[in-house]
Amino acid sequence: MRKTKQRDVILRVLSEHMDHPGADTIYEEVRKFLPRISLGTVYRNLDIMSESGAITKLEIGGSIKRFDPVINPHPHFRCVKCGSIEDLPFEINKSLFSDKPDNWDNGRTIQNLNIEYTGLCISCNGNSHS
Amino acid sequence: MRKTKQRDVILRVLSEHMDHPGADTIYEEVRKFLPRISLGTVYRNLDIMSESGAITKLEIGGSIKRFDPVINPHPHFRCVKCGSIEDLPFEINKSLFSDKPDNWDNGRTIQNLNIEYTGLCISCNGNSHS
DNA sequence: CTGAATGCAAAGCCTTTGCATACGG
DNA sequence: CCGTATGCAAAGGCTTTGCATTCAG
Repeated sequence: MRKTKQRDVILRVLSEHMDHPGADTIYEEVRKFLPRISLGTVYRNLDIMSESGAITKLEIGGSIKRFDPVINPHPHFRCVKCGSIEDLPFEINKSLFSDKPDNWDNGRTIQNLNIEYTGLCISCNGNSHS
Repeated sequence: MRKTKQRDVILRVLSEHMDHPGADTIYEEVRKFLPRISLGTVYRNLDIMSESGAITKLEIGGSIKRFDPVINPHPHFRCVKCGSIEDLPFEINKSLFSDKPDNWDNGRTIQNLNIEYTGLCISCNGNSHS
């Protein structure tokens, strides 16, 4: 993986975002520093970096792909109205399941557990008229 | 909500699918019974029925919208390679979180909790060459 | 040098929508 | 009858890709 200024800036911009932006948001921000960068480059680098483990591609509901500079898996809250994503400020219990058959995962490879609450965020909750 | 034969067949086809199909899969199956149905009608009815609560629109990762005839919320397993979805054969513990601030949900409306495991399903696990 | 990365634009995939027509209640 | 639902096709949003060019090592 070659070091390029595009990749650097994309990573830096993402790192400053705690709101799990999509590619287009990152693109707009990166353009302030690299006006000639293309959307394709942003998509390509987000893919490459998430595959190398440098960043996380969120596996949650919603219609766009979102990225997170935080690698450590953690639960999210998604507003069904405005689409905003928040980190949940608490941890998941280790013993998540009951009545789990011991052999269910035989033959499967379990990689990840994604936890997502949905509902209305604070600002959408207060703006039923909009 | 008017009763139409398109809606009936879509619901019937979905009810026979436990693999959480997308709109195009449902469309192909429904066409066997209603050859002149359009994809748009399938999408429209899936939306209408999920909003009325007759079926569930899955809120999980992946690039297509998937539907479930089972209304009761339950955890899923998604294969990152082939995209197949399985129901998990066990329940979620009631006390899911620890260190949860009591007032976190103040101002928010919590509607749903989505739980999704990801990994490799049985057939993809055994076919690393494909 | 040489292959990986980029910019640009076109294509792709899935989903939604406008509009005239058909049909359920 | 009236208004919802349909079929059709076009448009839309987001993402990926082909290709010539540039650039990092």
